[in-house]
Amino acid sequence: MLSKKTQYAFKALTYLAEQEKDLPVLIAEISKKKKIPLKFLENILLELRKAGMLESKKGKGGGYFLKQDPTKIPLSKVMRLIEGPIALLPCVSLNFYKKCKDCDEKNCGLNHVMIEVRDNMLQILENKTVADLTGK
Amino acid sequence: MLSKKTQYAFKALTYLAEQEKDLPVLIAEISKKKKIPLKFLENILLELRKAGMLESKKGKGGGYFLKQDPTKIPLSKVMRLIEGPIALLPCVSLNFYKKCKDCDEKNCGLNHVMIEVRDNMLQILENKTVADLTGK
DNA sequence: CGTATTGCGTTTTCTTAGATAGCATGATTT
DNA sequence: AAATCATGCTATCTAAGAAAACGCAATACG
Repeated sequence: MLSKKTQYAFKALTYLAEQEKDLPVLIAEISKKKKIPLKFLENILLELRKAGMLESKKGKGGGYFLKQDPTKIPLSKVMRLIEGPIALLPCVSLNFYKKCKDCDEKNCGLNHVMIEVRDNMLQILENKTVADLTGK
Repeated sequence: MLSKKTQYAFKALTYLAEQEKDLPVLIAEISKKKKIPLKFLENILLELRKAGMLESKKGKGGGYFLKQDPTKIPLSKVMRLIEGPIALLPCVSLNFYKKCKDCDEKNCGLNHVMIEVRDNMLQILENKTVADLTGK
């Protein structure tokens, strides 16, 4: 299951993608509309900004807005950033690989199955983008 | 990612499936061979027994052994028992469904994508069984 | 300047994973 | 029946991580 944090990230990005381009939106507005705890959301948006997906503007008329085109942000990117690995096992992760202690991967049935699962998940998550989440 | 507990469950089941049928195996042996903390493994095996996958025998010559044929134990069943939901969101889970507070599922893009992901995962996890994990 | 807004480190709270301990219970052997 | 082997069960501990809240600094704008 995805953590609440990741779920919030998706909701916030969706909301921003539905707004007018380059129009700063208050954290408080997103928080209210999407029922996300304000301070928690603050951290999430900051992470997304640091990763280059969002831009922010301080002061009056400030807020957050998308830096990248929503069609250019695959869901897998958001997941890896906020959630971590997409794969179900470390020994099967492309971006967060960690070797299995006690199994020879070539001969590990579990490894093979989980690679298959991973590939199936990625095939969707790499191709669907934030733009696909909006009601537009 | 799967919890250690679920990973251990898979390893233990795999080990048992590789043994001679109906031959009790000591918890200690599984623990040693698969490098699983003994007492933790005890709990896991107990859960699997209660779920009807394993049988146990006390006393000398006792131990655990498979009750069901490994080809009859889909990986999804183990995951749901030990890990919980397979789906990435509660509002998309078949066995652990929980309604989303603030979204109308019919019009929620995230919901739709995650249903697709779930179905792709299940297509594999429902069809692969413990027997597919063994080196046999 | 003054106000609005994000930036960000810190702290708190809560939950869960993971691991530990100990005694009860049942089966087998002698 | 006694000794021994092995699981059954429950209670508890610790650490880590998720979720959320706090307070103030920094910045931008008018």
